[in-house]
Amino acid sequence: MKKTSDKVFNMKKGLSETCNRFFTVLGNPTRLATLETLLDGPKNVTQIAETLGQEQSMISHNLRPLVECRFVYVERRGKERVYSVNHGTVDPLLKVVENHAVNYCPSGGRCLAREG
Amino acid sequence: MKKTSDKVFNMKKGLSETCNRFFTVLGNPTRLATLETLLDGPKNVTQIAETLGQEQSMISHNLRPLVECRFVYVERRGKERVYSVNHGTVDPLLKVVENHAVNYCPSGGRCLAREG
DNA sequence: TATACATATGACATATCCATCATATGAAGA
DNA sequence: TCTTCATATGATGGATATGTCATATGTATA
Repeated sequence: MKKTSDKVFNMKKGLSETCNRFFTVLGNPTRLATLETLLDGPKNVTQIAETLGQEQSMISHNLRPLVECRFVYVERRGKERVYSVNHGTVDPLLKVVENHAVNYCPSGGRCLAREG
Repeated sequence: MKKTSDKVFNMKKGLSETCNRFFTVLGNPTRLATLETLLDGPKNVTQIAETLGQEQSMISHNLRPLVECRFVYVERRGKERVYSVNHGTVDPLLKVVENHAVNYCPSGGRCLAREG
């Protein structure tokens, strides 16, 4: 299989790559749950893991792309690392999604199967 | 490996699922390129395929989730199917991404490798 | 320094995603 | 109906992503 990402689409290269990484990082249930947990307030890795009932290692793995793409910030505090949401991006982003869901995803968040 | 999507995260179920599907569909270079092509105006499948230099079958496959999630609309016109962007969602969405990229992705759309 | 706590990293198995090929459906005109 | 054009669908191999386990790094305190 050819790597599609190597192909030159008729799309501004930067925007294309940024969007793809942007959405790919967000398109994962663990990372989305992590994000929403952090919307309640800053937490360290252990607290996130406890809140979600997941392993610390898994949360740590998933935090990396979130931090790299600046969806969340990190701050060292002693031996802890406190993560917090980048509200400047995440808040308006979730607003767009929610608005879309209200208009187009009537059955409890599932996309419509049939076209109209 | 357990299916994480089956687990109950501490997240509103609907929002979690909607977001995941939403971003998963968008996190793909072919679908993003398709979306951007359609931003220039409505096109049928053949035109999209030609514009992107990709096979008709591939475009058709990738259009399906875009339509299902209502990122694009379809309209029958004779034997063609004309696809167009849902500007209500896509425009504000891309604005958020662009704004984020301007602030946090200095090196041509690539996310930063190091945390700050 | 030794220990404990907090977090990150590496390797690996597998589940998921995706482009491709072949084929089917559908619509319009001869 | 037969042919042609436009599009969709199904199957499949293979790349990618992801969770898990084991382990390493790092930080503070005794």
